[in-house]
Amino acid sequence: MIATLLKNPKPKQETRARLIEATARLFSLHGYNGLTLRSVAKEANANLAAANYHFGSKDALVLEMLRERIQPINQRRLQLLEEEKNKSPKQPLSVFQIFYTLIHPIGLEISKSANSRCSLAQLVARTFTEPTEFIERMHHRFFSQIAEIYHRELSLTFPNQPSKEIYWHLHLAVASMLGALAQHRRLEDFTKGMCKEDQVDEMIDRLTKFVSHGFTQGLRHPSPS
Amino acid sequence: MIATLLKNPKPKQETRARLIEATARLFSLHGYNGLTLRSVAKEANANLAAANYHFGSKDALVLEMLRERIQPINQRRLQLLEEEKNKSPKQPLSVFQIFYTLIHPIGLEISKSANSRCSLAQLVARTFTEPTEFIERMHHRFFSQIAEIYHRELSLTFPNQPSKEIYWHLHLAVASMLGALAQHRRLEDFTKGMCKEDQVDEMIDRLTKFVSHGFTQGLRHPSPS
DNA sequence: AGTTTTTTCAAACAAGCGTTTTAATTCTTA
DNA sequence: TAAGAATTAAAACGCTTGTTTGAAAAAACT
Repeated sequence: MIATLLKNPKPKQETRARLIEATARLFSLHGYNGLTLRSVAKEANANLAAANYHFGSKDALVLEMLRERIQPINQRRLQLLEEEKNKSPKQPLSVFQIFYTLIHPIGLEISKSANSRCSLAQLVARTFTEPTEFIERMHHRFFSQIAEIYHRELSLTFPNQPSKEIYWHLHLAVASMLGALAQHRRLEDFTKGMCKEDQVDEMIDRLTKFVSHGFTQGLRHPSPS
Repeated sequence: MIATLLKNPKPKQETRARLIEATARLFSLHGYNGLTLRSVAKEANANLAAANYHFGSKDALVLEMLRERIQPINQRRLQLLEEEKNKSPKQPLSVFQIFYTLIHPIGLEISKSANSRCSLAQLVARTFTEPTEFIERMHHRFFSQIAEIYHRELSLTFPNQPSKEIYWHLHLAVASMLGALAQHRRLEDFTKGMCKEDQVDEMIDRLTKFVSHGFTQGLRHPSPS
């Protein structure tokens, strides 16, 4: 036990994992073009060649990092969705419940990282304004499926709304969520310190309400719900 | 007349102006780090040294481009705000009126550029996820003033709301607007073609309603309005 | 133990970056 | 038309980028 500690002066973690972590942090901060393998290597206490050895190329490294970070969020979303449906089976979910399961898993990630500038939320938001081709393909892979699931769920809650109407507002809701998460770090500045950046729970609650109301009230075909 | 045409085989436009235009397009597409002076020179049919000659440095070029593009939008906003206030003086504006003046000027820009990927909206959205230091300073210069103006206007409409409450929801509204504008180009893909990307008027109308309702309904202290 | 596979490391590669320099060209003005 | 200023052009500058290489070190296995 002590022997292994002595043999590993660096906090031992697989180099591969450290590379992924450093990539996530630096990608959040500087985007794809601002991320260099040299900065990743330094941040991860690894050799410059390590990234190419473990992943083959810079693109492959970033892609793997995105996969490892985004998929757990989507799984958590689906899990929450199932939980909410089990609470009150047979009747459709409320808009608030639906958007809560969408927003909460990624919103929580902000408080997990000490600096919200390199939170997962910032990272995801960044992928939406980085139209690098291979990132766009990644998006299609990761998000088109879950978008369908939420569209179906919202259709159950608003049975009288045409599909197009649901799509339009789901698009706006998702865009709002990403915009708000990406700009969360500006909150304190923007409000001259009146609203604190570290009140993540409050942010999640307000954002969920904001999006739910925007979604519901904006619909053009009034619904019984 | 014919002589000047023959003397200028290239469509004559000041090199400086062509550089600005190329910078705007490439910045929208690839962000600050993805924009190179060589790509700008090629796009503008200019020499590599032209950018440094006219602006001094890459930073100065980008800053000047942002200034030239963003300020007219903010001026248009204030102009619209005055127009609305003149329509019905003495009584405060509606939330919808207020957000219309905020969203319409920049939303319109999407339809002006053939490709929404390099629209001004995409450009502005990009500046919000590019935490390059000098871009952050630019933001503070350009947006803190207009944020105050809208905060004041909303306070008139919701006189019972504490300042903090207004700030919180204005922040969410702005974030939603930017997120939606930045991701507008994904609309058609996202909805499997059900909603068309070129229906900009519809987008502006829906977004304004979405934001207005989110803002109003989310407020915690019910208002007479 | 010795052998083989896996992982690290330092050094170098060509290509691309912002910027500078110097000369050629164009435009302006007298 | 000639002189002077403003602009364009081509080449080179140091520097950083992603990637490759070959040897050293560590780990795993028989």
